[in-house]
Amino acid sequence: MPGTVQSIERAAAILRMLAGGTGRLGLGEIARSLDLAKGTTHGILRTLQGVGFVEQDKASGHYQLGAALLHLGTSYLDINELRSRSINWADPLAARSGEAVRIGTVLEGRVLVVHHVFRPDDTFQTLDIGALLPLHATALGKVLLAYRSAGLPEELEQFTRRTVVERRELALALDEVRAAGWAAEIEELTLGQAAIAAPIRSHGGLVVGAIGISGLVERICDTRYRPHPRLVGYVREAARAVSRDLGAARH
Amino acid sequence: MPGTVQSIERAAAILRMLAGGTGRLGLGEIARSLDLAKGTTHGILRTLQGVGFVEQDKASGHYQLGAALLHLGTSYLDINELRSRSINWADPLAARSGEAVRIGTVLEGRVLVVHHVFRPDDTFQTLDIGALLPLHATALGKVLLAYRSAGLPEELEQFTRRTVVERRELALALDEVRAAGWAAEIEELTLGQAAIAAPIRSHGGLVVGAIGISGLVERICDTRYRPHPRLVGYVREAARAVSRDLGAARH
DNA sequence: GAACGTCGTTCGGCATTGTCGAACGTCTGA
DNA sequence: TCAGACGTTCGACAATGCCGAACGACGTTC
Repeated sequence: MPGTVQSIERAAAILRMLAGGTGRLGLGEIARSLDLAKGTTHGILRTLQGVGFVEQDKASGHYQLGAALLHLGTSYLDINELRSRSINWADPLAARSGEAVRIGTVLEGRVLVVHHVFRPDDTFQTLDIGALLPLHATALGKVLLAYRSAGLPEELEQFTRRTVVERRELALALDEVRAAGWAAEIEELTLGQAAIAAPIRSHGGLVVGAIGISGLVERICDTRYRPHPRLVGYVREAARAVSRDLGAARH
Repeated sequence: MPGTVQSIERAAAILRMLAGGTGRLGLGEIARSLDLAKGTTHGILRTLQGVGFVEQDKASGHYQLGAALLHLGTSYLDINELRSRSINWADPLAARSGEAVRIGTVLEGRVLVVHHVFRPDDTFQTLDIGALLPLHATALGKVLLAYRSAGLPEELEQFTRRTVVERRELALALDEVRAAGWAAEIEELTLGQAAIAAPIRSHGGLVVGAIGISGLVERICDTRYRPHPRLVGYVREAARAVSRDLGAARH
């Protein structure tokens, strides 16, 4: 990739670093991690501060992400076609299934949640729009993995006893996903939780996202520990509906 | 402000432009608006694309915001202390008042909504976390204006017949806000809607944000078209509680 | 209490880096 | 078929941003 702007790449690396850490970071810490001179790092940070992408804690001098990024992030949501086409179908799916609905895309080897509808009946839930989930341990992620050209992830992190950590085993599971047209995940990320997902296709059949439901195992699965066919049907219908909308969107 | 990095400022300007417009923008359009050479603009956009901040529609060649920004935006929410301290108090306020709750800060002459709790009982509402609202036509904004050092906005856009567009009139209203310790807004942004807000203070009494409720005029106001004292009390109590949390947060 | 370490910040000199403008291939509409 | 606009590439120049050293302030340690 010729002719990329060095300082912008460095600025982006700083922002990603600030997003990854748990909170504020010091100038020296950032400069050391990215192997930059302190002066250079300071100039970039000052500029990022000027445009509102980072803020500085006056007391400690440490830096953190800035408020302008929040608006950019939600502006992305407004633009995103996958999300806008999905919204009309996510609410009915949540109502019919009685479970929380999430829609995701791939971002840097993870699942980025671009829409989230809470479980209808329920109490307080945390909104995880913008969250990054592992590809190999979620139903959404398995769908996205199954239909993408890039290979499997190198490292498969283990979250529970049931997480698939063998690449061979994962490859077989993805074959099944492709054959069946949908994916399930049962206690592979969080104990007691299960999920079902199906692919969202754009024009030409390219898979651009996934839609799915997630909830307690005893509600998602039947007595034989298999996903309820009724719920699978709901999810697949919703996925097809969104795909139809997306395909028809472009002329 | 000496020593700011030119290319980063230009990249930020492009991102803001993409966020402001309704959707995709062409390269020429961007280059013309920012008065840059097409080649220069292309280099910046290519870099932003490389880091995931913008995406390109392969069909039309137009550019739009990228998915990585969504994650950065929500990461900002996770870090933001104003928000994290507010969450525990926003839910009870929504429950007691029966109205939607929002928390905001100032960003570039507007109110940035950093937290939003839906009205308890109600049907579908759109989440406006990350939205930018006018300072002079919202209760949150009036509170933030009243306690900030910077002057009044130059232009006061008119949204309804009741919007305050005279700077003198606004200054008087802000005097009242400072005297009373809370602000109201009645059909000044949207017909039929009203809101109440109070300041959130950090250590030293500095106002860093505002919390408030908003809903239909007939629920927020009494028969004399004045905010219910009961609701005002709830909002002010919540604001004080958050302020206490914030002040006690630092040692 | 003084010396040390580390922090964020500033500054000048050098050359790396990004900018510019022109030219290219492609596509849409006239 | 031509004209215009589009996104993209490339080479040359010099402006630009990078580096490293030095600064003042703060907190810690002996």
